[in-house]
Amino acid sequence: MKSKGVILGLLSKKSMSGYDIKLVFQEVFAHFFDGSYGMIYPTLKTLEKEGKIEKEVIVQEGKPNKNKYHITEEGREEFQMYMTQKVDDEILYSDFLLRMYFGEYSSMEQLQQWIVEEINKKEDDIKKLESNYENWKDNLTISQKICLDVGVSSYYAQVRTLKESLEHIEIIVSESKMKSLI
Amino acid sequence: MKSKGVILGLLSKKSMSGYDIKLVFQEVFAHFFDGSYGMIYPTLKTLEKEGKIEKEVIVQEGKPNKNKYHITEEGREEFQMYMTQKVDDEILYSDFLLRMYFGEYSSMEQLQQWIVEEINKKEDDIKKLESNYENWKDNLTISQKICLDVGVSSYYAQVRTLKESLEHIEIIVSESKMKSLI
DNA sequence: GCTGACATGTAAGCAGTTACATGATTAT
DNA sequence: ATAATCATGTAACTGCTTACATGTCAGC
Repeated sequence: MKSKGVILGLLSKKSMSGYDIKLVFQEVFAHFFDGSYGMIYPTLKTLEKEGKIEKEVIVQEGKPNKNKYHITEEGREEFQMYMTQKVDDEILYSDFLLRMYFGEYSSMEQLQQWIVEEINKKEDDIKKLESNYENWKDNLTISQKICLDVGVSSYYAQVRTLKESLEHIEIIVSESKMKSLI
Repeated sequence: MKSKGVILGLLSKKSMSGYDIKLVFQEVFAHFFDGSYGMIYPTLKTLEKEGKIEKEVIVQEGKPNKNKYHITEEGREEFQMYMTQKVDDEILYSDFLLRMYFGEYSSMEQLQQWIVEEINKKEDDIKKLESNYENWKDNLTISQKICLDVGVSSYYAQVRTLKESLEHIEIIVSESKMKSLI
C-alpha cells in the first residue's frame, strides 16, 4: 500500500526511472524499506494510467533507453494524502532473533557462529549508512539526518549487545570445559 | 515460509493451541515476528495432515473447547531442518523512517509530533520487554536473554537518538521564531 | 570470453492479511 | 448493556516476490 506513496515521494524531488528508484531502495532505504522491480514497474504503470506521473523516453547512446517519470500536480496531491495518513506501526522480521529464541535446541558453537555473523552483517550496515552520510551530508535535510541517525544508533547498540553476549557465552563455554576436566 | 518452523519450535517446548500461539506472538515475539489467526490455524491444519503434530481436544467448562497440539518425532526432525538452514536477512518496514526521509514536505510541527509519537511507542515497547523479562527471568535461556537484550538495547538507542533530534529541532524552531521577530 | 552495470518488463505463484462467521462467559 | 476474553475457523483478496525474457556495452 505504501509503494505508491514512496515512489511519488521520490519523484517529488527528482524525476527518475524505475531503475533509479531501485537503486535508491538499495542504497538509501536499505535499513527501513525495500521493493523489487516486480513491484516498481507495475506501480509506475498504474501511476501513469492514473495521471499521477508522466513518462518521458530518454534515448541514450551505448545504453538502453530510459523511461524517466515526472510527477504531475495530481501526483503531488496524492503524495500529500499519503503524508497526512496515520503512521503505520513498524514491522520487523528477524530470523536471527528467532534463532536466539530457540537457541536451546542448538549447540553453543552454533549460537556463537550465528552471533558473529549477525555482528558482521550489522557492522557492514553501519559502514554503508556512514558512507551514505559522507556522500550526501551537504544536502541532507534535518529529518533525513534523523532517519540515518536512528538507523546507525540502533545498529551500534545491537552490535554492542551482541559483543557482550559473545563474551558471556565464551565464559560459560570455558567454565563447562573446566568442569569436564575434573 | 518460516511459519511452520516457528510453530514447531514453540510446540517443541510445550503443547499449545492456536490461541496460545497467537498470544506468544503478541507478547513475546512482538519485536521480531508476527502472525495472524489466518496464518496460524491453516498452518496447524497442514502440519497435522503431514503428521508433524497431533491434535488433542480439551473440553473446558465455561470456555470453548481447545485444540491442544503436540509435536511428533517427525515434527522435531522438521524443526531441526529449519534450524540448520541459512539465517535469513532481517526485514524492516518503518513508515516512521519513511516520514523522516520525506520530512521536507511537512511542517516542523508535524515532524515533532511524529517523533514524539515514535518515542512513546518505543518506550511502551521497552516497558513490555522489561516486564516480560521480569516475568520469565528465572527460566529464560541464555540465548532468549540475548534475544530480549538486543531488542531492549536497540529501542533504548532509538529513543535516545530521537530525544536528541527533538531538542535539535526545538532549537531550530526557536531560532526561526527569533528571526521572524526582527 | 565472461561478468557486471545498465535498463525494462511480465506472469505465475505464494504467503500471508483482512474480514467475516460464531458463540459462551465474565467483568464493567 | 456492552466490551473484553476465550476460542476456532474460512474465503476472498492482495501485494508483493521470484523467475523468466531480452539486449547492449564496458572492463577485465
